[in-house]
Amino acid sequence: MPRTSRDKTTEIQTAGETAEADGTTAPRRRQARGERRIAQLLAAAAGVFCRTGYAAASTNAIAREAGVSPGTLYQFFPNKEAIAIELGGRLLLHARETHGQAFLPQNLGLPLPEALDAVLDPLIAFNCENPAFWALMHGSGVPGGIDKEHEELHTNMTAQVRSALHSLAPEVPPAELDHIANMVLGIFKASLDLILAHEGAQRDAYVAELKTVLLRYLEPIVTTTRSR
Amino acid sequence: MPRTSRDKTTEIQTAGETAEADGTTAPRRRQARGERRIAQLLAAAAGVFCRTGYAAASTNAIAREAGVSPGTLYQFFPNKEAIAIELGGRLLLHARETHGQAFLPQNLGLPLPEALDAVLDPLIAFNCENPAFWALMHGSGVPGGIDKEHEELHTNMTAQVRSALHSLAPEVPPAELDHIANMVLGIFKASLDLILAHEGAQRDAYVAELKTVLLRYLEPIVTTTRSR
Amino acid sequence: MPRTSRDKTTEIQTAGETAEADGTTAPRRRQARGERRIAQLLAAAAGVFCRTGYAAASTNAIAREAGVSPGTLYQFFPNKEAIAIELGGRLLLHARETHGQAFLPQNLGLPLPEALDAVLDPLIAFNCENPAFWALMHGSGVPGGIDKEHEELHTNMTAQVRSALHSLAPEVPPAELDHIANMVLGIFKASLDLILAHEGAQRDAYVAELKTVLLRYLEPIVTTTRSR
Amino acid sequence: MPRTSRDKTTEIQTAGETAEADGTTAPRRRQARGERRIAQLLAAAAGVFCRTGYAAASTNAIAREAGVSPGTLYQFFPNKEAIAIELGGRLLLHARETHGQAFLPQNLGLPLPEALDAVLDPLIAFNCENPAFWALMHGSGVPGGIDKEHEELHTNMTAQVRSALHSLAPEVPPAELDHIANMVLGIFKASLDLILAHEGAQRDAYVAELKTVLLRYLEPIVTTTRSR
DNA sequence: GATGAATGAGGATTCATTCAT
DNA sequence: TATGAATGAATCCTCATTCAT
Repeated sequence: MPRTSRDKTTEIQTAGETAEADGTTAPRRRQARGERRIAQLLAAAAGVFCRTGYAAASTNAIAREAGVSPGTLYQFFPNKEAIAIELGGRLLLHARETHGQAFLPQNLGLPLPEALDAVLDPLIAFNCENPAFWALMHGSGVPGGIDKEHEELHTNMTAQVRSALHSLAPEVPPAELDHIANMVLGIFKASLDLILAHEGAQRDAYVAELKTVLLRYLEPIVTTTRSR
Repeated sequence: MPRTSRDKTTEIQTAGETAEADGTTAPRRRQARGERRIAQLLAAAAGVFCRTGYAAASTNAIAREAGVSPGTLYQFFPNKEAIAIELGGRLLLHARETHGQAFLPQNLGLPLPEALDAVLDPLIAFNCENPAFWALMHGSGVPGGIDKEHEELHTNMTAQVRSALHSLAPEVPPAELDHIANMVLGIFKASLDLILAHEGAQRDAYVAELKTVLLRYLEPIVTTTRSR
Repeated sequence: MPRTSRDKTTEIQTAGETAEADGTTAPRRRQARGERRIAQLLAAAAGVFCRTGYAAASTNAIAREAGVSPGTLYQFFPNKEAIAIELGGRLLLHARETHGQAFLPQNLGLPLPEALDAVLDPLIAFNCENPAFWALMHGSGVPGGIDKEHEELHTNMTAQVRSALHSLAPEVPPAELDHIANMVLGIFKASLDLILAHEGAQRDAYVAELKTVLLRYLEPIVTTTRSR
Repeated sequence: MPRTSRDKTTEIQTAGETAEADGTTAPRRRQARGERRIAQLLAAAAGVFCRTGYAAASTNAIAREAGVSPGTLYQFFPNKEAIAIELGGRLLLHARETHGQAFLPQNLGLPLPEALDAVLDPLIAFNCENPAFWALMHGSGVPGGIDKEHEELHTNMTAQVRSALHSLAPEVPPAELDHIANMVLGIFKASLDLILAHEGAQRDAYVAELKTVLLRYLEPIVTTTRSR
């Protein structure tokens, strides 16, 4: 990992708020092309991350997969990490857009088993369709020593889970809520590993098992609260 | 002629049983220093694996940490993988020796909550004391594409869990047992991440949470069976 | 993750025929500098191979001689062997282009002494001017255990010699022809060693000696045949 | 090739002239053991050189093959080259002892064809039985840039060939004699490659071919002289 | 003498990143 | 902008040689 230069901003200018009321079309064109390039690169990155994992993915490989030169890649991303961050961010967005209903209030109002179905099914579906998301969540394998990007993603997800739990069981004290949210997320991730590693009936079985685990884990917490 | 010998055994000669009643051929007994060095190197490897994960760990870093030259490392280990294998093996041995009682039959005969305590506590303690073990179990971050060594460890652990589950719930059909064992192991791993990432009360809380999850998950399975 | 990609093609993309009437996909045409670098690197390789032989030549030394960084070398050649292959190939091409007349039919129609002159002189001249060619033909010093590249070259040359011999002495049975061709090539190689190792009059003397040897060796074979 | 230290004497004390008139047996014992070790090591070296060539042979491999430690090897040989030198020297000695009759005057008095048989047959036989000798004569593949050892061997052999030629054709001027001797040796080496690379009938064919070449090459030289 | 551990420069190769065009 | 060449430190690993025991 040479030339790591960890001192850069590692952030992408989310392109789009630079030339709003600009009469000429040229800039917009350029942005359009840029967006396309970025999408292209991110798609390539998704593929490579999936196949090799984040750490082993090489920027050159990503550029090659995207059909551009390494120089071009670095025109849009200051470094490897930034690619992961952006990709993770977009996937998260995509997740929310497409299946974001997962954590919708109406889902959380259902009885727990149905709520779990409503929440988990789209999440699982999303992850099956976007395995890159998953590859990113794994990070370098060392819990704690992960790159910023994963932390961000992780923080985001935890927050969402916690908020969902909070609406299910509003009385649980915040500290405990943290623990539970983390556990739930951990269980979800562990199960997702198994789910993604299998297919067909096996996969379904693991999905069912995940739901069982969560149901049994959360039922007492939720029920208690609700019965009040 | 570098990079030619693809045929290495990747195994360490555990040397030590060579000098019985052998008068003529030179015995291989110069292990005093060697054994120490190996231990030293493995300790260093443990540290580095912990900090950076297996994939990112460099043999030079391990040698440096051990205070020896890279050549010395390669006098004892044919390659990076062999270090991990040996380290994993020793940790496993250590695990079995010191806390191996985890899966002892008498433990499995206890009521589930006590059984979980009896099984999990030593395992958790061991992992807290030997975090390297954990780093190794994580592999390269690519589920499925891990090196042999991790697969071996994983297979071993799964087998142990399954056999324990089998003794707790003998009636569960094998296929389901597989799923449950994998889930349990996954949950354990996910929780261990959290446990190792925290300290003091937080850590204890996660330990408790893990037990809660497993208790609630397994109780119906075990109870059903036992009540028969 | 080193030492993983054992599957490389070890071949250089001779790039150049990509930019016909292709409007959309980016053409591979940035070869100006690249082509020059390749030539530079090959020249450097030629020098190093000559001085140290193929086996002992180090890629770093080649890069240094070419005045570039090792990374640059690997931008154009996937590995050491590829350099030798490309160099050998180019030299062979050069050999055929410039002095390929060696084995021209009209030469073979001459009386043997003149034929030998016509065939050998350009070959010798070429080898004196391109001693790298020679260094490559020597391989690793282990007869039989040489890399593909050398085998290819050797096979090519043997075939050419045999075919020339066949046209000179069509009646010699194939098996014998093989032996003779191999002997001739061997004698040629042995003499070339001596020729290249000397200069001026000494060199000329060895050239003459080579011709004498071949003349006396082949005369009976050829004469017999021709007199028919 | 690190630590080459080309400044050492690179010569072995031919052990034996240190303790002649010494009353105690201990020194002689030690010498005996030493000799055995040296023989052992040289035998191992012969094997390794044959299999891998001189350049690629590692001293560690030789020590291992000899069943001793690298340190022991260096107790008898100051460096790798010295091993080759000693081995070559001994083989040469052996060659002379066992089949040294090759260049015996009475052989050289025979008519050329018989003389060639008398000279070449034992030489070929010797080389077939001691392929290591051959491996050593090949050197690093770069004519001229060879190590001392090979030069020595080569010089020795050339001298012998020249002297034989001189007795066959005493009138040839020294300069020419040099050329002829070198050519003869070159032809012999080239043929030996072919001979060693084949077996059975093929091998015999190449032996015959070698004799043909030399006969035709030398006959005019020798005859001319003799007829005087 | 013998052993085997120790050394460390060097070898091939990779890869994140920069730069000239 | 895009390109592809350029960089060079870092990676894993080898091997001639030395050293403590």
